Amino acid sequence: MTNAQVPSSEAADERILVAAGKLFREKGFAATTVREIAQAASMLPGSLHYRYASKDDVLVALMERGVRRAIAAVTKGIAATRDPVERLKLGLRAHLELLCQGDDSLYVLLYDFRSLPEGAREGVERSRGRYEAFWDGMLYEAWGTGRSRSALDLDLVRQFGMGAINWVATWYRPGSGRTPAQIADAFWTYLAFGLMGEASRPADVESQFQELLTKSGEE
Amino acid sequence: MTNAQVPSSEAADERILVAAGKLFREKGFAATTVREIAQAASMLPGSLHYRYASKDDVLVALMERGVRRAIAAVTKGIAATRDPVERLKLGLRAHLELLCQGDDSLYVLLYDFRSLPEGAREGVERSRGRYEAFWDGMLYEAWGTGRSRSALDLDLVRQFGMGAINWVATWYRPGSGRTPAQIADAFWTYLAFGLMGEASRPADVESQFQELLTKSGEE
DNA sequence: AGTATTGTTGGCCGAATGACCAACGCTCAA
DNA sequence: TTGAGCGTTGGTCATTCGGCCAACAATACT
Repeated sequence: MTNAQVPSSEAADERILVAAGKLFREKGFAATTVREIAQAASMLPGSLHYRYASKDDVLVALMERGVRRAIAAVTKGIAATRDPVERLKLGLRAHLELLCQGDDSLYVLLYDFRSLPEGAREGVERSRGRYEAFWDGMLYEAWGTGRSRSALDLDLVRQFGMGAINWVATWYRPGSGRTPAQIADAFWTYLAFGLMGEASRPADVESQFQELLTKSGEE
Repeated sequence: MTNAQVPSSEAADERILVAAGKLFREKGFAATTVREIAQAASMLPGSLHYRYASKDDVLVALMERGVRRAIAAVTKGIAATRDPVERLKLGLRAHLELLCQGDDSLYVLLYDFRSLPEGAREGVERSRGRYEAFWDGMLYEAWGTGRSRSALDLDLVRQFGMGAINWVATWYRPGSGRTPAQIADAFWTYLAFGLMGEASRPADVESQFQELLTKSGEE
């Protein structure tokens, strides 16, 4: 605007993604207008078209960014310790903080997946798979310490934990009780130690988990 | 039901909701056309308009039905036992089976909440609140047995469990490994007993939960 | 049989959408 | 100073949307 040089280039791309993220999160992809995005990004529809050939392209770019940001945030979060189990806790916290307080790209990635055009789905899916593989790696390392139960389907465990955490975005409102970090820590404790009291644990808990592991192919 | 009289009336309403549910689930509310719904329900757009004045009305009706069906399914599911703790397990199973195999109204209720028009939001929110209160009641009864940990924020526990369960709908595909019932049971076991091994539980687990309970007001 | 009620038809309408572009200004290297 | 591009402008375009309705059909009631 007022500054010189290339006033936007990258900054304009950024403004578009930020504006689109906010709108997609609030109203969903299909309900958001290209004109709305442009206006929120302080530009005209034509300018937006110059940078992204289509509305779909904006969505894809935003989602790809969501993956990158999530990996970056979690990577940074877990760097504080070398203990694989503790890393899971920190990773959960970083993920939830990004989802609730960070930018909207992760939210859109998670909650507007249905809006992806057929053609772009595969690419985004692969990116998303990278993030999941990233968590699987952390889970595997934690499992390798021997401190967790031995009979665990780590894939299912990941879906379990990510589900609980991701769902927070549907009900969390800033400034109402707990912070995302507190919620993540509470969920971590639930995950790790369970909700049943120590006294009322049956003796064969471990074998129950073993059963869960084998009972997976039958219909 | 099967009698003559008004051949459609109720049956046509039903067809509309079923068709709309399927489409909303696949593509989302905003991306679905009134004409598509009508065609899928084997009627013309005008006929649809005769029964639901607006597209929004279809969404609201579908969501209200989602609440009713969920309460009905869980109520039926938990009737098999009187043990409050066991009831939670059966309730989870019923909820997930409805979400994954039943009709689409529960899915739409959960995943298309953003599409609700401003005016109808409050009403649906109240209905949804009824379902949540229903679960809170079950949780409270289970807590009352003394078999669970005593220091639990039941509201947070509900969000935790429902989140993990609801998220399954985003990745579950029929005929791929586990059935919804198996997934629900696995998640139940995770919830109840935790993922850390019995051997590696610190002695002060209970006090950790106690801390979680008090650490909720600070910002 | 005649009348009222209920439900359906198929097309119409204004509004809004995504995509697009020719003209234009600005910045900077030469 | 100049010219070549990058980036922006503001509007156009065909299409599609949700909502609507007057005429019609079918059924139920009297």
